[in-house]
Amino acid sequence: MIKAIRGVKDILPSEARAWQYVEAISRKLLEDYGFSELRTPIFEDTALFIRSIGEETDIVSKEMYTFPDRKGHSLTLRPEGTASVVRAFVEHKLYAQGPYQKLYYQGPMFRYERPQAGRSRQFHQIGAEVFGLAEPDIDAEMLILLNDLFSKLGLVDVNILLNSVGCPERCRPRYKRLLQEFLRQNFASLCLDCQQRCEKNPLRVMDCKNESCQSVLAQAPVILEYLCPDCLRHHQEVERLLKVADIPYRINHRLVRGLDYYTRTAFEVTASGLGAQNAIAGGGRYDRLVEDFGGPPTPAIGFALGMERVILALAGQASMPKPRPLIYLAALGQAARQEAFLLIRTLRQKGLRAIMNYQDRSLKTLLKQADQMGASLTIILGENELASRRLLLRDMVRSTQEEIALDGDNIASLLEAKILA
RNA sequence: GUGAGUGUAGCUCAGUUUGGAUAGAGCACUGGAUUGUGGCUCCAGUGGCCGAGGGUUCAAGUCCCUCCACUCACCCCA
Repeated sequence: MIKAIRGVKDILPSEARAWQYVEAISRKLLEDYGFSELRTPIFEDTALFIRSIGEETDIVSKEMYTFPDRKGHSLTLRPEGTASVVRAFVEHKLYAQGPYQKLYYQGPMFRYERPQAGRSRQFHQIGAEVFGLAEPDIDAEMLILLNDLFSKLGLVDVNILLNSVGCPERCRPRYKRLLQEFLRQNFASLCLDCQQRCEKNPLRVMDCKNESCQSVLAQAPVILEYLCPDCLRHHQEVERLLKVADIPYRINHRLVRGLDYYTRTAFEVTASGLGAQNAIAGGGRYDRLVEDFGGPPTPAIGFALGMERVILALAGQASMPKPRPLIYLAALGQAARQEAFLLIRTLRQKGLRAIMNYQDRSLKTLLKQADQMGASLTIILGENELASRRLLLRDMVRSTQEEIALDGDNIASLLEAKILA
């Protein structure tokens, strides 16, 4: 038997409703906040991801689905969305379209990782990016948007974590050196991984789960105390606006993000009940990336949320909207089926959700099928009904039924009324 | 890439410790009790390369080896 390949999943009909729900609510809210959708290809020139995400990052060094096409060009299935959006923004000169741009995207991403709870090789993100605004107001707005989204979805138990990673021009290098200095002094207490990180990427020590490393970090210098005046002012203003908007958040000094391009504001949203991977959204500011890709200097900020994780966190929490009531048309015998075949078309044209039997079965079986299919109303059309041009309308919940005239338009409006009742 | 756990019916799982005859249960499915009235109840039935391959043995679901898959965790991220 051929099976779906490792780390990818079918979204079965029983799960698809939750997906549609999250997608619909997100889309609506993003549009309300003035975002427009941008759809980019799911594969790109490999160089795009290497240059934007960073050569040394885990994503680029070991997680990308990279392959040569038939002419030998190196292509990569996108591991995240921001790179493509930036590429499209520059390529189509969207910066010339207005004072600023608000874009969102949605779709599958690919990373070659060992699957575990809340992590798969193909996963789905909804992301939003704003180009052309350096003001802290938009940073705060992005967090407010996330807060609104999760509360609209009915997700309780979410935490917004906030930090600043400074700027690559001034504060970050300085802080990095300080941290490195500190880590070296405590080198012996660090785990093997972190001893290596200490040289390669000291910031990464921050989110090590090793107890010993964490206790060392408790004494480590805090980046917020070493921000340059501009970055500090920016950060303080973001905080002030969040407080004014009454958005609950927590400063997390350990929050450093795994992609190289972030500047200043970095954030993450976590939820409970997800296993070890508890981040449902993450993002931050990336003020240099557009310029790096040949666009004009353009400040930008964005986030992405993980569909699978949001849905996982939502399981049992939110009240999904119920599907529209289903009508089952049970026809007994060849002649009745013929009649039903035409009648059901009328019902559908009137906008009703209806199915029928295509096989000759006993009424008992048909009612059972109606029940299994979740019908709330069943229309019974047999030889007797056909002869008298009437049919039976059975309420599957109350187990009551009545006789009505066999007339498509009439039936449709009657059903409509019943469903609304 | 590393570590741990699990693979038996469509699903959830017994049976593996200590090898032994036609491999079980619940749920689901099909039929009947009930001629054209679903859910509840009762009765009957269908359904298994016991993850794959190799080995030990008179005998393997059970013991040994190899591989594969799934799950969780690490690394890291959404």
